[in-house]
Amino acid sequence: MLDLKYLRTNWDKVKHIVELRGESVDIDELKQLDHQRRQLVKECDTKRAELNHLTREIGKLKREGRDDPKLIETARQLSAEISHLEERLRSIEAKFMHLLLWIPNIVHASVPLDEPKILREVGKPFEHKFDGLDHFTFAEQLGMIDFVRGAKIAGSNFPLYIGWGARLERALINYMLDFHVKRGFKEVFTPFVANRQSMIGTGQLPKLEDDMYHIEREDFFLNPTAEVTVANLHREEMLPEEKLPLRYVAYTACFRREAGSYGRGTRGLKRVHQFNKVELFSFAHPEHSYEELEFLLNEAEEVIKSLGLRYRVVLLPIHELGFAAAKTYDIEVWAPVSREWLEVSSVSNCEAFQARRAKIKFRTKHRTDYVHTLNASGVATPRTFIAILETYQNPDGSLTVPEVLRPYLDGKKRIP
RNA sequence: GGAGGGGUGGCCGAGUGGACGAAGGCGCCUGACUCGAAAUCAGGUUCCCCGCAUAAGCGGGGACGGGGGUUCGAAUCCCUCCCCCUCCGCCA
Repeated sequence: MLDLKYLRTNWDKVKHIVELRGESVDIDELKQLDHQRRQLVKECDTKRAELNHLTREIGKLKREGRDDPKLIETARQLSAEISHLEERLRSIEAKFMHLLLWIPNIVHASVPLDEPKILREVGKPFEHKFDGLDHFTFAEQLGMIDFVRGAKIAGSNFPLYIGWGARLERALINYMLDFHVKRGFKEVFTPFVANRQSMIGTGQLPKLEDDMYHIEREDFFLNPTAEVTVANLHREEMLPEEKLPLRYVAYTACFRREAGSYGRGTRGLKRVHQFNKVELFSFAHPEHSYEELEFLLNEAEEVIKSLGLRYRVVLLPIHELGFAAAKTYDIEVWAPVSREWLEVSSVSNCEAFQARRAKIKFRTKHRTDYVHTLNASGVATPRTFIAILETYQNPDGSLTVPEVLRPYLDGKKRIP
């Protein structure tokens, strides 16, 4: 949610940004509703003040044991009038909020307007001296992932990790959690569902309703990213200023319907309905949130680097930003067999956009203000898994275990 | 799922229809005392919205779990939903 004061003085700018980000919100209607709303608030407040006077007068008389039917009748009428005004105000406010929730965040000045900007490539260009197998074929051959049985249990694109596949997946999760915990992040293990209010708080709703799994009876949504559950951990709270930045790391399973994305290029682990992710999240002071963004980016890069994978960092252009983000870096790892870059991490500063929706504030001596929220995958496992299989496979059909994962796999150097 | 009890400010806790400030305590801030601190004393200490001034501020309105209602007037009465506790039932 945007700052209303900013919105009121920047209608045209907001209109432009909404367009650039590919959203369609009727800004003119919003502007009109805001005007009507404020007019009505003024009117209601004035009449309420009047009624408060009358009410106090009546109370005073009552205490003296007296009565004034005329005064009460006047108050009765005024009260009825206010009821009508407030009813109108409520309906206008509802419309106003409804529209407001569809406005994406404003963007940071450094965000490109046209093309993604590749900031750096890290790690040597890597080629196998033999004909490598793509991750799908290799994983099935080693019995690590059973896509057919996964589909039997749930549906297509619900991968079933099995044997060494399951162990490697768990090793990855545990390794990354430990990595970030050692570097000062507080670990949380959150619910894998969240309610409607939480989803509005981080900006998944209203826009992404169709992209999430919904549990109708309880009106829960399956967690699409721990960004949601961790951000809402402090919803409607006042955080002490000296505690910022508050850094969390969370493992969650993530669920996405991926509506409309079936077809080519979705074989294997590239695009799945359920996946694992270790997420970093920061509640930061507004004055230091862009330093925090760089910090989180570095944190995610370090974990990928430690796995010995080649990657690049991309600064996303305006039209590729997520709804709540003001600035986003993507990290993509190199898959040497399929010869492509795969996104494994998204590092974003949402500034006060989510904090405003979710009412997450901090207190200083003289005022209160919204925190800035930042999230970074640290990182998502499926495509990391792909990169590992494609990078570390050997001509004899075995897989070399990346060194940092060996302690999590009984010290094993090769699979099987 | 059933029965009962509860949800009040940063925290504890009083308050069952009317008094400008929701008592009191704790914590915190400022000042006095002190070489300094503790103790003591005095004062201050919620958030949101609208408007004016925008450096602090001032005026008005609203908020006692959320929403709705009764009433001239609701923390207090009614309806509804959520959450916590106790007991019972069911169940992994």
